[in-house]
Amino acid sequence: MPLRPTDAEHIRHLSFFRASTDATFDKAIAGGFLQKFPAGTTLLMEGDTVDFLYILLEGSVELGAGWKSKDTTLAILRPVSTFILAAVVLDADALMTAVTLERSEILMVPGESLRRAMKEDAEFCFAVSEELSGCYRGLVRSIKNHKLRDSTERLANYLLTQRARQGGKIEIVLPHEKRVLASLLGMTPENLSRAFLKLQAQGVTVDGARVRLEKVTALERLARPSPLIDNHFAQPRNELGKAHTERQKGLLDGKGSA
Amino acid sequence: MPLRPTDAEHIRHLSFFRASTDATFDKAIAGGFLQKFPAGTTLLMEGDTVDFLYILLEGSVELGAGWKSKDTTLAILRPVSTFILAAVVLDADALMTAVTLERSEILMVPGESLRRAMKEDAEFCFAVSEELSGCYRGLVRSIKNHKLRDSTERLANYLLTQRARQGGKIEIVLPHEKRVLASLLGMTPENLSRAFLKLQAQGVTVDGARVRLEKVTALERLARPSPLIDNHFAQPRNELGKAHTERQKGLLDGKGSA
DNA sequence: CGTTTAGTTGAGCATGCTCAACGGTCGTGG
DNA sequence: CCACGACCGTTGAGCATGCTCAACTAAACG
Repeated sequence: MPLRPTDAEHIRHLSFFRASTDATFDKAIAGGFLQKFPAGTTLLMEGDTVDFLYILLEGSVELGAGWKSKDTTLAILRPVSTFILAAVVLDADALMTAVTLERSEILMVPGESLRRAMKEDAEFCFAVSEELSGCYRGLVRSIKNHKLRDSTERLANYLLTQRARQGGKIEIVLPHEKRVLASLLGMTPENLSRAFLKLQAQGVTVDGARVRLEKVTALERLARPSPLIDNHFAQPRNELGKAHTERQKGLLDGKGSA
Repeated sequence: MPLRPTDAEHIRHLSFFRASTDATFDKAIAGGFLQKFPAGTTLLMEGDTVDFLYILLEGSVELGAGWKSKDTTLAILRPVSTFILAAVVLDADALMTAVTLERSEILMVPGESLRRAMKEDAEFCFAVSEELSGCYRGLVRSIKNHKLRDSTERLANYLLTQRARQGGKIEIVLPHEKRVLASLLGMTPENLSRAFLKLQAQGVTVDGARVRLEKVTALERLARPSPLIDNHFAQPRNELGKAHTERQKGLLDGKGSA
């Protein structure tokens, strides 16, 4: 569908469009459209030429990559996230495959429109640069998480991140299937099970998708969350509260762009 | 030193300054200066506030990070590379520590100057976005390299990348100490030794820093280099030959920015 | 009901790490 | 000039983390 004005107004307040002028906004999304995809749809394969910037508005999307019959998950996105921004800016091929995990609603913006708007409006271009920088730092965090922590530590920190995001309650709900979570955390489903068992000593009990964290301090002592890796610490916001704009999310369950 | 005009003219042609106007260039590097550092100097620790964009002109710099008494190398930079660009754009704290590996010459540009120039000149801002996008994609490649390949495969691909960069000769020279190389490839020095031994079957012989690749096809069969991971494939350049600008380097021995 | 799929549990294995010892090289200082 | 020490690189032995493969359970779905 060719993007109704009401949708446009909604999108207007998302991501790096917030700060743009009406004229730039119209230019940037010229030719854009909203589309719904069922679960399991491959939006883009690594190596494909990228014609659109994708903005996930509903559902969830997995970014992954493969080599020699191996596959790995690089990120899982939830709304509102852009993806493959970097490839769009460079007009280059995708480095990651994007697949919907659930029925998803996605705004597709022609790369050419976005690049033109960037080149004509420095304010807007700077906002896109901020978005790109946030994506970059999300990746750096993700690498540090994987190279410096073992699988149990990654799970512990993931649980604490979810806790912070879900309001600090004693019980959290896992937002993904455990197999997907395992892949996101860089382990096999078998090892995720075993990691949960190990965390029983830190007061973690599991019942399906519901996880209770009874001894948060013990869990934190093992997890040692750090603002230089995890992204669930209080975000500095400027006076207007319009986020300065590194994202709330980090990359583990965060955002990406190829 | 406060950046002599001759140096400025030299820098003028580097990185994302190439396409900028004189006025923007002057604005961007206002207050910048050139500085030399001995080997082993810590330029920046993770968590520090970032006041300058760094541009490496001579020498080499390691970007690393630590957690709970573990440390890891994220990238090794060679000239000409920017680093911590993303932190500068967001005016945020550094996520990585930067240390000189050799005596190095580095241009330091005040973040405020750079940001102001970006906000006033859309062309320039777009060029910085392209740089950021290249950094981002370098990181994606690095993650894929680490998650999809074992240590021997990473070494094999590293050797092929060096071969391509050094002109395809039968003998290449390792540009770093083996301990540094090991860290870059995500393994211990001990395992790097053993990985070299394994590659003897593929015609790889080592004599100090000099490595001979006698059976390149056998090595390639094991390494299976891919344009979606490695960055040593022919770069598409536009008619003007002015690189479209994803970098020649990739991130393994490439570029980064926090 | 049978079938399928997610999740768990166990056994064995592989990759990579730690720790220790040793050889070689280089730079310093006697 | 030589002796010593520091450090890089290599090699070996043992260990740990995480993976594979297989069996089994439970819930979902036709």
